Amino acid sequence: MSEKRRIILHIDMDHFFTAVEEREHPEYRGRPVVVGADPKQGKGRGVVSTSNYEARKAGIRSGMPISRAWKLCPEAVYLPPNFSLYIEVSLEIMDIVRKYADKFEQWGIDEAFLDVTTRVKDYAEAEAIAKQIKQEILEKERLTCSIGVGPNKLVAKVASDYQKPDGLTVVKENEAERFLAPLPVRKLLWVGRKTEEKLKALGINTIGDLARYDPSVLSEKFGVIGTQMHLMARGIDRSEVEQRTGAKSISHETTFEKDTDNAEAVLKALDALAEDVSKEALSQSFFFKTVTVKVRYENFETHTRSKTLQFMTNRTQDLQKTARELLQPYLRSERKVRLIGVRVSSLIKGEKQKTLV
DNA sequence: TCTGGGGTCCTAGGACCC
DNA sequence: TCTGGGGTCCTAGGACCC
Repeated sequence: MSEKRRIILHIDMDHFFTAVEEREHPEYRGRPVVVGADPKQGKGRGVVSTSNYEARKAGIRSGMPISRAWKLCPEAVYLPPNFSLYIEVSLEIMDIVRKYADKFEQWGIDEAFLDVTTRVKDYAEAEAIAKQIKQEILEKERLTCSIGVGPNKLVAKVASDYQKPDGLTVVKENEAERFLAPLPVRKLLWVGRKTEEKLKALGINTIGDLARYDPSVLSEKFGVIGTQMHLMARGIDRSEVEQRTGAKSISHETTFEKDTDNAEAVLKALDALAEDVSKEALSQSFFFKTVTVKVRYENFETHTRSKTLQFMTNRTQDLQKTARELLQPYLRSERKVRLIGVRVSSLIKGEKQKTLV
């Protein structure tokens, strides 16, 4: 069974949130810019969403506690995320990008995969398309991106990350394994912090190490993921570029300014989250059946509890009542709560009562 | 360093039905 | 008294992505 040759592009906007902010506020240019939680003079809770390259020079990274970012660079411009603006810009970019391919898959707010197999005869033509995309995004949106071109999604994704910002990296099928081999395993898709640690314990540091490792041991230790990782390490990935279908869940969560043992206040916040979630479901014409609440205590211990209702609903009262019931056993006077969340799933699109089953 | 908020997918055990 | 297999749904937790 021979695989059909494919050519895939992965497009990744450069430090998207801060790039949009710099575009809207030219006075920030040349200065370190950080989008994320309010640093509150180093006492803030929460993390960095995005930092621009000037802020990265100071050591600031995505996911870093905002308090630490403040210590590293108090003179940076700190901004709260303006999601409605980023979504607006994202929609425009995706409209530009999707024209260049038959198969298009958005990945998060600022990334996309394109299958251009039917549109090009070789990698040189694919590279030309990538340049055209970069040019059009720059002209219309005044933003730069980095693009990876490869024989599958995995290689394209790793390639887009290889040269940043404003990069373009082409990796042909017969170069894939050699391209990947020297890179740390963490660069592979689906290899996060935990998996990286486990691999390190086996003496596997680079993707090349992983490719040479006995696949039967990997499958024994990691199950399906192990087999998958070994294939990826050799540059093999058969997953298709496919348009995402509708959402599978809707959720909101919030971290309290200060950990609290005030059950009254927690339940009030829960009601507000439930209201937001049900309103959002309603606005997207979704009914839901499964309700999940999440609680995180001050020591970061996190629990979820869920209940599937006997009926589909989109009513705020149903969600609030169920969420309260689910959360109740976790509200204990001796435990302070850091975060609570509400999620609905088992979603069905519908407009009227008749869709309730 | 002290850890956000929005998601998806996978696993494993148990209930329940045929 | 001890004992099936397959399928589906539900629940809780965990890893990963941006």
